[in-house]
Amino acid sequence: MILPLNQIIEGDCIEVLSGFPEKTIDLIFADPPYNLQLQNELHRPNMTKVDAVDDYWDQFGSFQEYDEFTRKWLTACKRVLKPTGTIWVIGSYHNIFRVGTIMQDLGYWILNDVIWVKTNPMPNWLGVRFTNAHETLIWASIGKGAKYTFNHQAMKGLNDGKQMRSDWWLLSLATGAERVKDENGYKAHSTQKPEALLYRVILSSSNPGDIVLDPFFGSGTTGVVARRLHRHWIGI
Amino acid sequence: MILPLNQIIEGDCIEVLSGFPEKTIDLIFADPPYNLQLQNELHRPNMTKVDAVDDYWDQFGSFQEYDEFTRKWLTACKRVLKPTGTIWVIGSYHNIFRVGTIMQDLGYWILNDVIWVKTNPMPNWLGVRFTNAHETLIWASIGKGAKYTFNHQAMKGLNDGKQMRSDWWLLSLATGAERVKDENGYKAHSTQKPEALLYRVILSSSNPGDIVLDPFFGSGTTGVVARRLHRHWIGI
DNA sequence: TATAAAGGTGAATCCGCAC
DNA sequence: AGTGCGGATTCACCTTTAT
Repeated sequence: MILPLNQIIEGDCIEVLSGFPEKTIDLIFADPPYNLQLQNELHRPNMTKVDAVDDYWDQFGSFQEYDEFTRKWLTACKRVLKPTGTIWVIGSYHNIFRVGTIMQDLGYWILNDVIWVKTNPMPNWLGVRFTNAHETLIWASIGKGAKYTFNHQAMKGLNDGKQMRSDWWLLSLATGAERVKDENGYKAHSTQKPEALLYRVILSSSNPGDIVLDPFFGSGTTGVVARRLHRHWIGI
Repeated sequence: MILPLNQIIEGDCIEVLSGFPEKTIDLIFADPPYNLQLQNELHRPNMTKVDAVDDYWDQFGSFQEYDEFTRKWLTACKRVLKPTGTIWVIGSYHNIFRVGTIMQDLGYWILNDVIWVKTNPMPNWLGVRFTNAHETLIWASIGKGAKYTFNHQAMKGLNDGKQMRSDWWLLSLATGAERVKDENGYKAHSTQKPEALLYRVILSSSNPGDIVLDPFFGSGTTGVVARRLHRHWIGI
């Protein structure tokens, strides 16, 4: 099979990936669903809705089901990654601990956990918790001792000449022209990630000409930024 | 058994806790071993050696062994917590995902994950990763729907009158007069936490007169801050 | 005494090749 | 796989010493 570059493939990511040749992808950026029940809807709930739905994990069914789903797609990703490839996964406290544990269990070697600190988060209106002002990204290679790409100098250039830290201060939402809207003017994806986030992800851990895979391709930010940075991309 | 307040109990925390009466603790702050799995010595560019954490208590043979240990002490903690009690656990990417997963599996209900962003972290000398500039805290109640204490106004007071966020910008370590040292002037404990961190933890989620338990009592920061805030404390 | 310069150090999964 | 070595690599804060 020849990889279909720079296009979107419709379908379940686990099935689609099973048709890919192994060891061909340089970089994966994954924004998995928090909730299996809503997985097949057009959009997933944003964090506000998740917090409001206090039956979150009940809807979900069980941790076991989510873990099984997570293990499957992470396994599929590991198969298609090059030996030098790395993967980024983003999540919140609802799911990121389970994702991280499974990644370690599957042999992924965590290189960093990066905190996306939101400069303009949604307040916690009831004042019963701390304002949820961040999301967590895990960056990992396929195993201990594996080589990987890290463009240290490029990252320094984005941080006043000092080495980039694991906390990234970025706007919380894609806004304005960056925001993808449908024909009615409504936002098409409630969990759209800002381009600045993908810019750092792709620039730091891949090189021009590399293949970037997004198994949970939402609004297409990954493709937009990959193209701008002269990387090939595949969205599922 | 009458709880031994405001003192340190020597011994293994799991064993000690088994002797405690159940449902008596208001707040737990736990700083468990991180399972760093450091391989080699690390040197700065000027060839001086970094004094790393290589304490015996941080040695685990496998994830499985670490998980088992974690499940045991978290279970013991859950037994002694009041129905309105909450627990804080701090860790890094080496262990926090496993801790979070096990907490969810045991029925703890995560209220927040809080990021301690360090103002002065140790750099990544070789420039092969992002500077590890934060640690993660998980704050949880004993179960879904459980009542708990959150001093919203007090937290606003520490944040210029605005809602306290889930990212805390604090100094990276206890230094100077705050750092506990032995008679030779050497650091008494390798992982002492700053008082400002414990101040926020204890102030936010307990009330004067409450009992604060630290099952991995190291240098005693928890006791110092608890006393200052007029809480009882127990260190193991 | 005040200011400046120099030195020390921190929970870190920190290289890559040849032999 | 274990060892040796060439070479590229650092941030913020605190303490001590020097001017």
